[in-house]
Amino acid sequence: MLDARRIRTDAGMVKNSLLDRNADSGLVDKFLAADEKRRKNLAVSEEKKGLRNKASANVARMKKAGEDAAVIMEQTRALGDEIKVLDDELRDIEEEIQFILLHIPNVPHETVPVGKDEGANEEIRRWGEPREPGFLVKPHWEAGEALGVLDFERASKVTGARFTFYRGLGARLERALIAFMLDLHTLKHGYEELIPPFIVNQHSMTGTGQLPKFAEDSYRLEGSEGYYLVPTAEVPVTNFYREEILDAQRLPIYHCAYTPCFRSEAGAAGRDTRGLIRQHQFNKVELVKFALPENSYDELEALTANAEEVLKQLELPYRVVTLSTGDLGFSSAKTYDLEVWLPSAGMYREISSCSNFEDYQARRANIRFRREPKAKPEFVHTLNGSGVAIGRTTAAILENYQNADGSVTIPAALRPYMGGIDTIPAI
RNA sequence: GGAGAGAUGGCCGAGUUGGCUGAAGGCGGUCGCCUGCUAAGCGAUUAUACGGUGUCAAGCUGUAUCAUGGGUUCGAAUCCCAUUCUCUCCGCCA
Repeated sequence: MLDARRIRTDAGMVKNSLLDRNADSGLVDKFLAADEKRRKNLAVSEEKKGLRNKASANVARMKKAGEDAAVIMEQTRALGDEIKVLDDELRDIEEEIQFILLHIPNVPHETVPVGKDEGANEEIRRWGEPREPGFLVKPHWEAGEALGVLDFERASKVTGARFTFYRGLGARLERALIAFMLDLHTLKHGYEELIPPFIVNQHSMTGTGQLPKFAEDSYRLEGSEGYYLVPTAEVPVTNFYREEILDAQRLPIYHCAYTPCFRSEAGAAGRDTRGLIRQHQFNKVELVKFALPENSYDELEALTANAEEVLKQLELPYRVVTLSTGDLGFSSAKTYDLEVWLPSAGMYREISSCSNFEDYQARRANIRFRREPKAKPEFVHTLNGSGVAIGRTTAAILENYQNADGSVTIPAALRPYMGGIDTIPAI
């Protein structure tokens, strides 16, 4: 969330940034009113508490001296009742403020293009040339079913829509991609691997910004109060340091993690209903960074480059896009999307999203650092990016590496992870 | 799932006949002193949040915080209730 003081002193700027995001800028005025009320109330309440503390000390002194304190005690009792009323009001006001703060999105960075939707996104570079295969490339779900490596039909019987079985070399390919990406990031890019819980509590979901506003996007477990299936490893990995104060010397901290991701995809009805693009469960390797504020934008460039390296090594053509204010995620200050080429669709599709959240998540999750042993704690900057989405990578390979006979060549970088297998043969 | 024990400052650990205890003591950290040398010793210091004041700089000041949330009381780390978590034993189990 945003710093309350920043909203107080920079209300106009925050309002404008909300407008750029198509968000409700009225939240700012609501906040200012509640904040004003809170401080007024607080001053009165604290003054009365101060009086009560003094009176109580007097009671103690008098009793020790053997005097009768009944008069003071009676007076102070009334004071206590007044304080209780004020504090009840205060609690309501603070709840309201908290609610407002949790619903105000991050302020976009000044370099983010202003625009109302994804049409205003800016492509900043491309890598690789889409092949000209000379035949009609089958969409990956047709190719995968024909090769016997994907089974959507049985998945819908066993579970429902937007699930799949990976089978045989398909399962192996998915597993190889996970191992390949984790090795790349841990051995070459310096990330420390975590295998986190795949279930998190509501505090973690709030810390990274999934709650309270986007509850319907996640799967909540019944029976266990406030437990959610992870929608992304970002949640458990970022919350790894929740409520902690880190030494500046340890920064930046890099973590990577593989998890399955579970998303209800509410609101995506009718979109990408076929194939691996939009599943309720998908695999992903995630990169997470904790950085010094002054370095976080350099770290974002480096993080994005780390994700790009995956696609380069797999030789999958892609482009990098800066999301505009209208397309930017709720918690993010700046996001680069990596979009991989999908021949069957003849277009680039998102395969990774790399964001700098600045101190927005850190403030929610209370992740701080100290520059010096006695310095005041400051909020770290958090970043994360897909490194990259596994299912969409499998889809991209099934299409970009598809041969005329329907077989699929395994990218060279992946063969060591496939036991030397270089082709998924056509049946 | 059953029975029991516990949760105090960066860490360890006092404090449960309620009253200068934000909290003894120790360790660790920082600063200074001293010592003929990376040992030891001496002194000082050592939380966070939110308000007020201030050149929203230092400082000063108020309030709150002894797992969390309520309650009792003039006053609670200390009493009561609920919740969460941890540990031990039993059961179950990959």
